Amino acid sequence: MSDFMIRDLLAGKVAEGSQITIKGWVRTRRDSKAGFSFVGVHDGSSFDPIQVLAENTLPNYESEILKLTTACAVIVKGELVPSPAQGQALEIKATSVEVVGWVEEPDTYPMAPKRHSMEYLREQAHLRPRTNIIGAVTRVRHTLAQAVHRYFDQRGFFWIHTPIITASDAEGAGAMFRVSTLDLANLPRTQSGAVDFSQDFFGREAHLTVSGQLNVEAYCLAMSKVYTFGPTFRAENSNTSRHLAEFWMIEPEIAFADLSADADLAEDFLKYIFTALLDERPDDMAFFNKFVDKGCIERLESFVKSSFERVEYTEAVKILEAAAKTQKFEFPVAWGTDLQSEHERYLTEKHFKKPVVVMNYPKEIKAFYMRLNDDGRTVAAMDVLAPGIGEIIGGSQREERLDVLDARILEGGLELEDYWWYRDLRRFGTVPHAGFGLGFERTINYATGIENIRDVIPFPRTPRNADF
RNA sequence: UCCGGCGUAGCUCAGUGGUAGAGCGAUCGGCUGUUAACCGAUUGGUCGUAAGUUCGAAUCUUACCGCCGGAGCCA
Repeated sequence: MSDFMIRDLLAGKVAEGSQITIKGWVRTRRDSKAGFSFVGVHDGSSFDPIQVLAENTLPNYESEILKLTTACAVIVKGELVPSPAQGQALEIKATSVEVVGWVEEPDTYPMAPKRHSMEYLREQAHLRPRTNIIGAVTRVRHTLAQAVHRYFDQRGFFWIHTPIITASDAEGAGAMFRVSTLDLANLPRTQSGAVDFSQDFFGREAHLTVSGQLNVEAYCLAMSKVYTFGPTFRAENSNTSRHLAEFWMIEPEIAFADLSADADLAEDFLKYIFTALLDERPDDMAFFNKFVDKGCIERLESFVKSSFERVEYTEAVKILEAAAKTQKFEFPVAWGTDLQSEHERYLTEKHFKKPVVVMNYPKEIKAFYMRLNDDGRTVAAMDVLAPGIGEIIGGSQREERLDVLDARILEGGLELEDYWWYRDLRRFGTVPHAGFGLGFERTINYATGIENIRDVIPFPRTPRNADF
């Protein structure tokens, strides 16, 4: 008698008639006065639970089985048999049902077998993985993460564990969380009265990273093809369905590459991970397609079949200016300003009706490290826009010329010394290189149709919320 | 951070100045090779917190706390 995951039983990987053991939690119990009960048992390995037939000849039928409620932990031994009724091909005819853990006070167990609001489930973050929807999200998140690593590994990329703590106080992208061991109630001061960070743990100010990009560039210029995939922290006071204070980001970086190669990589990468998801999680995707977002499977299938449209920013502005004559935009369109989400949605949903890569933006609205184009007014930046969500990837070719990089740093009012090692990369064997950033949670939102980013990460951290 | 909305039973909500309600859940019973079953009964509340107006406040006022949506920032 061997242990099996319910997934393997339902997939037909175990012969009918086999003696088996399963370990899991009760989802539902239905009793028949004919002298038996049906117990749905779930172990997280698949969307569907397996049905256990428990007859009143079992010694603990009256004393325990008839008292099982949702979430009781059980070990079931029995025979895998064909089911005589509709609804499932196989079931387990139990020879023993051992109750490992009971549910105290079933009337107040927070996860009733009914539909709960997503807001309520967030308040029960420790119990919500037991629900159909969060269980499905969990498997999808895992499958996408595995697909990310497999894609890069098979193409010779190295996964670089860039630091979580950074002593660089000049990463640029938004507010940062401070990392310190100083006693907040008794801060050391310098003679001028400022906080004396030389006495802090790192001997200087330190923060949680907002991006692994600058660090990963160093490894790119040695290992050729690299990526980061890890947590990222932003201390912005953002209260939206698309922002987290702690989220996971994927940032590939490739050497001897220009913006076009970067866009090629983004397109191939996204199609790969979404194809893997459709292939490997059909049951979970069917659930999302039925109960969460009726178009999500078709949207993904269409996404992986499309060839991405590529358009210059300048050209995109012309398209939008022409469209503005017949289409009302809340915000005006003009060369030199960033595209609003309504503009991005128009391009990808109405005009091209497919994923779009917008390339070469005005330098004033983009970061200092993006490569200055020959026209002197644009940089080699790109955004990948997808129907139904808008921006899903932001990337660029990096400025590899030291003199141009220095000028851009100074233009931005930044200090050269703060970027000394980043600048070194341009002094010693510099090459054209490029990369992009993909928000992992936003990718899951897009794939599943779940609207709120707090529902696709196990324990969300947002302003005023770090419970659990 | 700004704008808007919402806090009533375990959950989802109704109740807009006069005895606190429904559905679901849970519990008990009935029925059924059942499928988030079905039928009946039972259970269930400091109406977010504090102060105020009033003969009387879930309901009106003020403050605070929390949550949701949109905007900005971005991934």
